[in-house]
Amino acid sequence: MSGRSRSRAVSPPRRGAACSVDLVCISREAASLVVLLQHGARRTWRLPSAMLRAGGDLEDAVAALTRTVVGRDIAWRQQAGAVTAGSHPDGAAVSVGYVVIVSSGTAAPPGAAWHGSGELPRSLAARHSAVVGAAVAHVRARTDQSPVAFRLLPPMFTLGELQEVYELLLGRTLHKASFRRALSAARLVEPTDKWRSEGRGRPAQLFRYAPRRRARVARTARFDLLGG
Amino acid sequence: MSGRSRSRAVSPPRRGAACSVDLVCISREAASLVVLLQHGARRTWRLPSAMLRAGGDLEDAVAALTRTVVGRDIAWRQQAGAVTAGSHPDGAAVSVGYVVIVSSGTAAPPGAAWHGSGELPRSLAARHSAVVGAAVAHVRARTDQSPVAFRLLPPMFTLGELQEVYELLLGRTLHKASFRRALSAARLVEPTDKWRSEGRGRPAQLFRYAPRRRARVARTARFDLLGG
DNA sequence: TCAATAGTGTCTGTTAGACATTATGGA
DNA sequence: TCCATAATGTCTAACAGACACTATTGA
Repeated sequence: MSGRSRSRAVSPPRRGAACSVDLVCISREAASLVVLLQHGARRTWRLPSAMLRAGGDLEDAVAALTRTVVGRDIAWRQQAGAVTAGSHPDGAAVSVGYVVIVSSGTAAPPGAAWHGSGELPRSLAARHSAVVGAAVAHVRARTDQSPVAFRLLPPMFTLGELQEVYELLLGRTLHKASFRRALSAARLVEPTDKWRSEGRGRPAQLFRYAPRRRARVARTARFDLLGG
Repeated sequence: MSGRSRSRAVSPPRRGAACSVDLVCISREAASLVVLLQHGARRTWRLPSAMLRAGGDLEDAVAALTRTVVGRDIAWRQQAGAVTAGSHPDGAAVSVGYVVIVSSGTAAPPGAAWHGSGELPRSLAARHSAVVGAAVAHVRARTDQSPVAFRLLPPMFTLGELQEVYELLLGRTLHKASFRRALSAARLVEPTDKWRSEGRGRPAQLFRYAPRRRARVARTARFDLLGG
C-alpha cells in the first residue's frame, strides 16, 4: 500500500508537475458531434484545461475543472489518454485528456463555443486536436458498452432521436425495426405517457432511459472487427 | 529500467515532468495472464518504468523502455491510461501505463519474473497495481478488436490453443464448433502442413495468423453490454 | 384527402449453439 | 482393441434485415 510512502510527498517536485488535464466536453448538434472550445490567447481556440498541482490527483483535478467549465460536476467521465505530441498552450509536457458528455441543447458558457468535432478550428493546437481526436474515438468505440447515447440526449427522447444518435456514433445507418427490436430486448428504455408532435406526421412517443436488465455478456467470440 | 532513478528515494526529481512511463508486459502461462515485474528496492516488486524527460515523448520513452526490458521494441502497444492514485516508487506524480504483449513461453529477463495478473505480490505499490489492473482490463476489453490473442501465442498454434486464449481473455468458455465456424468466416488464420501430437488423442493441425479480410463492421447496434 | 412520419407484423436468409459423427493417434 | 482428442456435418431456435402494412397527425 501507499500509506507509508505518502510521507515521501513532503518534498515532491518543487514546481508543479508539468502535466495538464484537458477537458473534452462532447455534445451533439443536429447530425454532428460537437466539442466545447474556449477562447485562448491571440484569437486562438483551446480546450479547457488545468495544470495538475504537485501531488494532485487527476480525478480531483478534472472534477474541479468540470465544475469551472460547465458549472457542475459530471459523474460520468472517462480518460481518453495521455499525449505528448505537439505543444500545449500552457506548456504542459504531458496532457491527460478526459471526456464528459453534455446533453444536446446545452448552451456554451461565456467565452466558449461548440465546434464540430470534424471541423476543428486551425488555431487549435496540435496537442489539443490530438486530445479531441482521442476523445471522440474513445466515445465512438464505447457506444455499445457505455450509455453514451443516452447522455447525449435529454432525459426524455423519441426512439427516432435515439436511433439518430446511434447512427451518428456508429457512423452508419441502422435498420429501424431491428434497432427497436434489439432495444426492446435489452430493456434499456421505458415509455412515458408523453408524445411529441413535430411537423406533419404522427407524433412520437417519448421514452426515458431506465435500464432494467443487468448487462448481458456476449455469448460468442467476435472476429468482425479484427483482421488484416 | 530503474537503475538511475533508484536514487530518487533520497531526493525526488527536481525539474522535469514528474511523469513516469510504466510498462506492463503481459504474457500467458497455462490458464493465467501473467505480468512481468522487476525486483525493486527493499525486496519489493515493481513494474519496469522510466521517468519521462522534460520535453520527452511518451512513445519514444516507452519504446526505449521496452528495448531495455525485453531486448527489442514491440511494435504493437497500447496506452492503458494515466493514474495518480497511490505513490510511485520513483516519485512520479503521474504514471502513464503502456501494455505490450509477449508471446507465451518467453523467459523473464534477469531481475524480473512473471506474476499471475490475479495474484500480484503485496509488495507491489498501489500505483503499480492500479496500472496493471487498467492494462489487463484494457487488453481484455479489446480482445475482439485487436489481434491480442495471436500475440499471446507463438507463430504456430493449434485451434484448441487459440480457443483457450480467447476463453482466458473473455473469461468464459466458448462453443468449439461455433468458435471455429466464426474463425473460418473471418479468414484470420491459415493452416500449415504441420501437426502436433500431444498425449493420447488425434494430433492437432497447426495454424498461423494470416488475416486475409479487411475488418468487417458490425451491422447492427448492440446493447448487450449496456444496462443496469 | 393527401402527405409525412411513427410504429408494428411477417417473411426469409443467416447464424449461434447443441448434438452427433467421423478421423486419427496413443495406450 | 479401446480411449482420448481433433475436426466436421446436421439440426434447430434465435435473430437480423427487408418489406409491407397500420396508425396518427398536419396541411
